[in-house]
This record gives sequence, C-alpha cells and structure tokens, in this order.
Amino acid sequence: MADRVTITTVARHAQVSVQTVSNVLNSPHVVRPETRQRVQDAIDALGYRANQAARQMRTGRSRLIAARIEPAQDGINGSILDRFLHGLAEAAAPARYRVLLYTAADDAAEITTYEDMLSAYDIDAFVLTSTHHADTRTGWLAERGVPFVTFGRPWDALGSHPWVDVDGAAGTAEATRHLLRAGHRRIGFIGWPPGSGVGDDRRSGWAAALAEAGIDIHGLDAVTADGVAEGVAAARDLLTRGEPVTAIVCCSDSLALGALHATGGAEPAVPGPPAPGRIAVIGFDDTPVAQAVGLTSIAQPLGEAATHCLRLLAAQLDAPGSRPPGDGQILLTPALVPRRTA
Amino acid sequence: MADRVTITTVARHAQVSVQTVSNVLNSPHVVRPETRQRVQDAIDALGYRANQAARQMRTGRSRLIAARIEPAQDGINGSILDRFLHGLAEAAAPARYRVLLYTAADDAAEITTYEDMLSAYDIDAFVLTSTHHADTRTGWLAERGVPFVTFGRPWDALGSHPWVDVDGAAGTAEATRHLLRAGHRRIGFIGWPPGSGVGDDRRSGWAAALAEAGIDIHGLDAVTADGVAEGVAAARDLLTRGEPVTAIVCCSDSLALGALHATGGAEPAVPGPPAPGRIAVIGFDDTPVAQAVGLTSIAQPLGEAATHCLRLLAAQLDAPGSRPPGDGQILLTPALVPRRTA
DNA sequence: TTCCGGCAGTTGAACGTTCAAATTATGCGG
DNA sequence: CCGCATAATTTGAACGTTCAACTGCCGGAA
Repeated sequence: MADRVTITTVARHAQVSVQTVSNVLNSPHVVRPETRQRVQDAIDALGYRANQAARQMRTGRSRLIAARIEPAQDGINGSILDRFLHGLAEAAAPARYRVLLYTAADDAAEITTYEDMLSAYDIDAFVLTSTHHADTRTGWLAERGVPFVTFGRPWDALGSHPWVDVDGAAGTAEATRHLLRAGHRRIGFIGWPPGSGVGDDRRSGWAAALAEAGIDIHGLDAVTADGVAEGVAAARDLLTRGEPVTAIVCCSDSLALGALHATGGAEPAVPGPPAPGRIAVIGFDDTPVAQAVGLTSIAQPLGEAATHCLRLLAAQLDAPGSRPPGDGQILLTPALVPRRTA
Repeated sequence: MADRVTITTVARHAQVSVQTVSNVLNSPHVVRPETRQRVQDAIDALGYRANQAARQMRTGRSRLIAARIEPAQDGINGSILDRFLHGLAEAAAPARYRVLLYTAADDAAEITTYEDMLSAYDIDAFVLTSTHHADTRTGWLAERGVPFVTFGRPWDALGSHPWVDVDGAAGTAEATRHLLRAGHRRIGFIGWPPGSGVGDDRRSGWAAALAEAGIDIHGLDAVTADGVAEGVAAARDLLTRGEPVTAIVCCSDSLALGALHATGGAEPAVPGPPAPGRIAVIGFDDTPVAQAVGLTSIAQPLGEAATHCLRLLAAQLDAPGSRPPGDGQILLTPALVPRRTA
C-alpha cells in the first residue's frame, strides 16, 4: 500500500520547506504566486490532505461539531430530528466541518458527555436540540466558553447565546387564519400542559389569530399530554362542549391524528378535496404520518434551520470573539402544508 | 480557566514518568500494582482524559466510525435509518468509539468522501447502509483494507465481508403464516420490481410460506414502485382479478397504507379488534405511520442490528487480522407486530 | 557605499501521546 | 554478599502539523 502523503512529501516534491506548504494551505498571501502554484500542483499531483489530528494538536481545533441523536421517542413526532441532523451534516461538509453524534439520557448525562468529548476530542462546538425550561446545558457551556448554538430558543431568557428556532406561534396563527378564511369561526386548539415553551408558543399563535378576528377563545381549547389516544379524548371533549368546534388546530401530528379519528376518521393519502361535513384538523410538524394520512400540517424548515445553525457556529469559530450578525438569533417561519383535512 | 491536564500533569502528580502513566492506560499488566494504583488515583483526582488527537498521531487510530445519514427519502420508510443510527451511537459509546456522520448523493460521491475522511480524520471503520446490487463501495474499501460492516447483506455474493441484516423473508413468511392461521387462503403480495435485493427477499418469504401451505401463488402478487398511491393501485388490481384476495402482505408500510385505503380505509390508532369484513393488510418496517394507523407490520430489530454492527467492527479493530466469530455474518429475525389490520 | 525595511522562505521547537531501547530496581541462587 | 536474570521504570525519538523566530535577499534612502 502507498505510503502516507504528508506535508513533507509535498515539500520535497515542490522543492520547498514544509512551512511553505503549510503557508500555502493556511495563509496563501504570504507566499509568492509562482511558488504557491508550484506547491499547489504538488498537492494536487500527490493527492495530499492535511492530517486533522496533527493539525489539531497544534491548533487545538478539531473541526468537529457534536450533535445529539435522540431515541425515536413517540415515533410520530420523532423523525424531525433526523431531518435536522441530515441538514446539519450536509451543511457542515462544505465548511470543512464534520458532525459527531452522541446520545444522552438527560441533561446531567449530556454534560458528562460534553466533558468527555471536549477533553478527548477537542470538539469545536455543540449543537443543542430540545431546549426546555431550566436547561442546565447552556449555562455549563457558556461558563466554559465553549461555542454552541441551540436549535430551539432559550425559554428562560437567561443569557443570550446564538440560537435558531422556528416560530411556532406564526405557524399556528397561519393555520388558524387559513381556517378563518375557509369560514370557520369556532376553531379549537388541542395543546400540551402549560409550562413547555414550545407548547405555550404554539398555543399563543392560535389565540392571537382568533383575537385578531375578534373571536373569544374561551372554552375553545383543550389541554392534554401528547399522543394519539390523548388526541382522541381531547377532541371528543371539544366536540361535546356547549357549542361544538368546527375545526381544530393541534400542537402535534399525534394529537391531530387522534382528533381526526374522533371527528370522523381519516382516509390515507390519495389527493382530493376535503370531505364535506367533517371537522377540519391541522397538525404540527408535517411528519411522515401527516403526509401519509393526508393531514394538513405545519412544516418546519429543518434544512434551513440546520444551515443557519452551522453558519452561526462557523462565524463564532472562524472569527473568535466576534458576535455574529443580528446577534445570532434567528427565528424562521414554518409553512402550512394544506392537504385533505383542512 | 484551568490548564489542560495532560499525561505530564498526571506523571508529576503521581511521581512517575509519563511513560508509566501511558502504560497504566494501555498495558496495565506491566506496571506494579502499587504504582498502578498511585497513577490511577492521580488520574481520577485530576480528571485526566487522554487526548485523542495526540494518541491518534502515534497509533494512527481515531476511534471514529463513520456512518452515512440519508435524506428522509419517502418519509414513511425513512426513520428506519435514524433509529439505526441512534442504536449505533449508543452502542459505540461504551466501546469508546464515536460515530461521525457524512452524507453522499451516490456511490461515487460516497467513495470520494471515504478518501477524504480516511486521509483527514483517519477514520477507523465505516458502517454502510442501503446495500444494493452492483455496490461499488464494499470493493473499494476491501481493496484498501479499510474495516467496515454493512447493514444489509451483499446482494451480489462477491467477496465476503462482515455484515448484519434482517431476514426479510422470515418476516414476510411469518406474516403470511399469521394470515394462514387466521383462515386466509388467498393471500396476495404487493412488492417492488424484481432486481432489488431487499424486495426480492421479502417476496420470497411470502412465496415460501404459501408453498409450505400448498397454495399456488399464481396470480396472487402485484409489482409496483414504492409509494402510497402505487399501493392503492396495486391493491385494486389484486382485488379485481379472477378470484380476489382476502389478505395482502406488503413490501413496505407505504404500500400497505395504500392497500388499506383501497380495501376499505383505515382508522387511526385506538386499539381494538380488526374490523370484520375488511381485507387484512400487513406492512413492513413498523414505521411511525403503521403505529399511528394501527397497521400490522413487521418490525426490524434496529437497535440489535446496530449493536451487532458495532460488535463486529470492534472485533476487527481490536484484534486486527482475526476473523470475527461465525464469519461475522449475522441475520436477525424481524418480529410481527399485530395490530388492527391483521 | 552603507544601512534599513520589508518580503520570501527556512529553521527549530512544540503540541500530547506511544514505541523502542536503555536504564535502574528487585529477587534469587550460590 | 556477589552476580545475574528479570521485572519495573525511564529516556529519547517520533507521529504531522503550525507557531515564532530567524536568515537572505533586494531596493531605496541617507
């Protein structure tokens, strides 16, 4: 097997010192164009690639970004994260970064993992997902000056780090307006118990859109844990109250699927107009299930979110100390995907 | 901020040379128990962790395993891979390996990525997914002596490398027998066009189970591309032939979902006995959609598969040159998950 | 002519670890 | 108590790269 091509091989081949090769790679402007070209040719001819480990030893930078891969939780609402991860890996490659996976059961375990990855691998940055109230992770990282971005805004408003999030309220507001335009007035909402940042945010969009239309939201919302069966129960509840709702916006596709069942059943796929006489239902996240069942849902721009995360990190890493433009806090707008259920 | 704890720090603290610390870490048997303990205590007290980059420079080993993350293809059948990846990351951690992600549009691009990752990061091994006929990747890696495992058997039977796969035929056979036990005799199959290893394998299980029961499969199967709409069409086709089928085994949950629609519609979730008078349908992969819709499906043991992949790699990496036990070719049996549709 | 400044490139050291060889410590038979 | 074999530990070098300091060289101002 061919011997390893190192910077020394290239240097010999181009008749220069190793440092000059290094300069061509890292600060091309200091080397005369003529020489630069000669070195570049040698690099190409030999197929040289800088050894990351050696480089890392000197610079302390690994060009590695760590991201957590979560277990497929509920299943329906999972598959969000893996699309995000794919986007992340794809955005990382052109910036010459790579994504390293890790798993962790809870915040404490995750922090232990940080320690390990930082000391053993010199991870350059972390991408945190599933931010929540009393999130101990961001503080820990910030304290140590480790660069990171969160996908999900900080719900406690403590400190301000770069983050990317999707505007859940804008999504549910758009969904609600969509239903208003279709003539619905009594539009219900099935959401999660107050206290989850994401859930409260999504509920607020629905409430705002109704307020905008001058509709009193009293008695129009149901609160329940996530799940299909829970969605069935909550929808039945909404339907048996004083004046029944004619449409429901849901906090998740799981809940929406349940609502769909409680309000007349769903037929999978096959495009066509919404069946008349049924209650309109809109879910959230545009999961495969929604696509399969023909459920109108709200799609998060996950690829875009990933790209932004990486851009923010790259800005931090490549120009240390400099704040990214716009304070590095980016709120993306999700898109309503109209299907057969609304 | 605290200075980096290196092997030198530990050595000073334990009053030994750096090499002794290194020995405690890598070949504890050569160091006297007493000394070993002293060094170990120093390691614990200082929270020392070996720097992977430096170690890698000497040993040429990165303890990094690369795996590809694919785009969320069809959506319904995706979410298989991310469960596998999660399993992989989880299995890697205790073995002190980490999983590095990459993306690639096709085999050629993937091989280019191999080159990059091997020369820049000294990746120890690769986990290949989505094996197919005329797969150029395995040959490339084998030629260069790069350790790898495939999740998915080699469909061309060229060369023999370690692989882990799920016995699709066993799955469809079990599904078919399940239907036979329920009294069905005319059991159809909706599969993909011949030529895809996975598809042919799954079809063969169905055929074998029917043959076992003395049933002629003639006229009982339909061939189509994957997709919900395609499933609808194929199921209609099966239902309008001479003697209609009373049950259908499908090559994927997408197809099954289509079949379900064509044969009377599905109602999401909510447990209960199969509705009478409807045609029984069984899907494949036990995706979130199946769980949500109450579709009986065949679940691949993805976590187990991931664990085996990692075990096979670890065996190769930790004892180079030694063939893993059982030739390192592992076929796992999937499990039927009975729900409301069969 | 002399000296200085700046550019292009080179040299030597260092990052943290492990390997191979050398050195020192320990135990044992005579 | 010596000599020797073997165990335990240390020393020096190396992995591939970049940083900091250095050497030559050329042109221009004094």
